[in-house]
Amino acid sequence: MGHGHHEPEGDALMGAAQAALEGAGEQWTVMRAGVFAALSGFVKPASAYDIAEAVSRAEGRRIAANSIYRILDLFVAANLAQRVESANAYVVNAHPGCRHDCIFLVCDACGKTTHLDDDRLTSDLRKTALTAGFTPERPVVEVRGRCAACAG
Amino acid sequence: MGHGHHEPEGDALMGAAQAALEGAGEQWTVMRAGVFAALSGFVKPASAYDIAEAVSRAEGRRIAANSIYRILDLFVAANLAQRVESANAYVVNAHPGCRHDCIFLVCDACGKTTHLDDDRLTSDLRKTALTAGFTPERPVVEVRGRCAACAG
DNA sequence: AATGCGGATGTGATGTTGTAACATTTGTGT
DNA sequence: ACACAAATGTTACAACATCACATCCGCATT
Repeated sequence: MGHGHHEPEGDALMGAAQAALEGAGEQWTVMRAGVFAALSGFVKPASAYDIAEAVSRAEGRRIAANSIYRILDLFVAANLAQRVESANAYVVNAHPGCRHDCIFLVCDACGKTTHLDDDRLTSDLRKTALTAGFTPERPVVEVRGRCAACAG
Repeated sequence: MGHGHHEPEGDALMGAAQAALEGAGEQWTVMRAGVFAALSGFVKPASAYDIAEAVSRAEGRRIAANSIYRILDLFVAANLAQRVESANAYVVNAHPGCRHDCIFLVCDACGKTTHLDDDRLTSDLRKTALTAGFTPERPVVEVRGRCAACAG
């Protein structure tokens, strides 16, 4: 894992998410819990509409994409979720507690997306930006290609 | 510049683009020249719809986004243009002749986007992906933040 | 010049992603 | 219970992207 802590799952992850969100001064509502649960249920990055569908099914009533976007924006700001720019989709952050510039490996064949942290690489990128007179806020580092299972 | 050759502009760039496209076995048509000219005319990344509007104005008739997308896809494949994933937009490649994994610095305030090449950094990224058992095809490296003019 | 072929473009429809504006409900502190 | 702020519902729409199929154009062959 190389990361110094294990990956919370299920209830533990949910609890960590709640703690992180409340720590950021935001409310942990039923709706937000539902969205987080739905997002956690996806293996691949999920679009806001995918999530809207999943939450709608879970709640037995129609939830508009709109509401999902609001909550996803909040989650991303609070580091509970991350956006995969090249896929217009979102993934849960398994470590809501710690912030990294993250790296996504996105399989073009099956969609599976894995998350790496490599602070040396990303800080290098930030330094490079600074050298060019640019103030980096949010690096977007994604690699499109083939996962091990699909590369054969 | 640190890159070993100067940046072609205007007609020179257009000529280089034509050469690159024809070198890839594709035709350099009037329409494609028009799209390339329109794209070159933008300082900031342009969406397909921005380009459609510009080409429509230049030609005095309506050009549908559809046609623009087709040509942009071709340009990207032939390395005449690049897509900025985090902006859903496109920029011309000032060096149609040479391929690099490229790095974009995108200003969140003014939209200005500058293009860097840093082969050490991107090959490092590719290596990191390989180490994770992933076969990299197309790295997406973009940094959102503030350009020198907007950082003040 | 006529024919036929393939690549390029035109056209309309539609799917997907993302926001805006405003009404209503819910949560929290008093 | 009350009042206020935050959260969510609802509708509409804007922006981004693709599909299917018709048409046109350049070019080689006859």
